[in-house]
Amino acid sequence: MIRIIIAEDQVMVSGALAALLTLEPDLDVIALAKNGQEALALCQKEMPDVLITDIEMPIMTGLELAASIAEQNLPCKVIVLTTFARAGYLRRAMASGVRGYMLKDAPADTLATAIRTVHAGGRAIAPELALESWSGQQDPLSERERQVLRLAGTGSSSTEIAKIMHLSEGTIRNYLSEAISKLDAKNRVEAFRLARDAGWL
Amino acid sequence: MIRIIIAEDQVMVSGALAALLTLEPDLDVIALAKNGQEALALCQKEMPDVLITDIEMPIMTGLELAASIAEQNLPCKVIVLTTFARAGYLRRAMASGVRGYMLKDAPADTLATAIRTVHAGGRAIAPELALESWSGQQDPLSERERQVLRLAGTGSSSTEIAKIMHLSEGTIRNYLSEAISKLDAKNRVEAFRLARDAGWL
DNA sequence: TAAAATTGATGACATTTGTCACATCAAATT
DNA sequence: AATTTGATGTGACAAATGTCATCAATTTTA
Repeated sequence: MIRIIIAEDQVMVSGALAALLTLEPDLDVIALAKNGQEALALCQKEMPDVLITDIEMPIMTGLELAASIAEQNLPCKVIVLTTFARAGYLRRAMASGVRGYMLKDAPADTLATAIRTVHAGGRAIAPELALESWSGQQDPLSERERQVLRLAGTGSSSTEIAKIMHLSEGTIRNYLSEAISKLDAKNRVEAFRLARDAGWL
Repeated sequence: MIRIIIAEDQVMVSGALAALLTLEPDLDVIALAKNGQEALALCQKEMPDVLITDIEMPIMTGLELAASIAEQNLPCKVIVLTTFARAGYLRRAMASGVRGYMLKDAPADTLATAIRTVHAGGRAIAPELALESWSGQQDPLSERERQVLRLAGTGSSSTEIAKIMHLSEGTIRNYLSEAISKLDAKNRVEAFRLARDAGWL
């Protein structure tokens, strides 16, 4: 029996996935977690064979979770299961030694297959990503530019961002200008959208 | 047997939900659809007892689907199943005669219960929405303001929006200013975010 | 240690954005 | 026919945004 933990903040979805996997005679879902923190604790305690994790979760994201698991040398194999085919996400996931990256767009039966593949030591990357993943450009943003863009994306003005980050307004404008230029955007709004969609925020 | 169709663009999720519901002896998932258009055709042909539908789907949204079903007087009962607890979404769903509005945050077993409730003629509204739903304010935006905000949200400048909508730039600025004022926002970015989060876009 | 890169700041400037008062025109209402 | 209403446009103005050259202090690197 392959022992599995699922990390997914939408309980209805994790419950449904558990039902799906439990139909397979060789798979056993032993626990569900609602965020990365819960999942990490469960992985330490239960030592599952495979962890299926979403990315966008509160408190601790799936990418942070994957990084922690790699850092602590936990033996469990990680499969990311997400809505987003973002090159930046895949890149970070691979950097954390993740063994699979599947999309929620994929047919339901591919998940069980991916689990078996990964448990047997293989990799399972969604085909639409396997190709373009390394071709897409690297994240060109500095950490400061990322922070500024994130705040700009919520509607904060340059002055407000400056207060929050304890920097001068001119500096914020400089960072934003740099980010806009690097991303080849027209303004802060487009820059934010491009960076978010690439998985860089 | 209660005959069910599921409309959900993330195939992995619809497949998992089908597995979940099939565990119940009195429920029968007879078809899956990837968008509102497919679901509408299937409902016309198969005449299910209950339709479970997501909202945000390509081609035709779940809200448009619910409206079509009401308009054509199809007998099937509709349950919306979505990530978003947005007052505007619930309001529009109820206006289309939807019988249930559930969140993907809810425990997995509540879905089967909701289906039975609705099939028996009752209603199933997520408790966190049942209260605040009608207290939240109405959508204050005009159709023009909505269009302008949508475009502004993608990063288009006033000039570009003007070209797209075949209006003068000044008029666009006026609409945007009105929208910002109505939503009590600081600027177009915040206005967009507020309107989107309320389910008005 | 000297040179180079990094981080943050400033000032000047053009452009875009947000606000407001008012104008125009057509359609709907009285 | 006269009035009202709604949708759109204009002009003026202040504020915010985006760009750029340049500077100072630190840190990193050679």
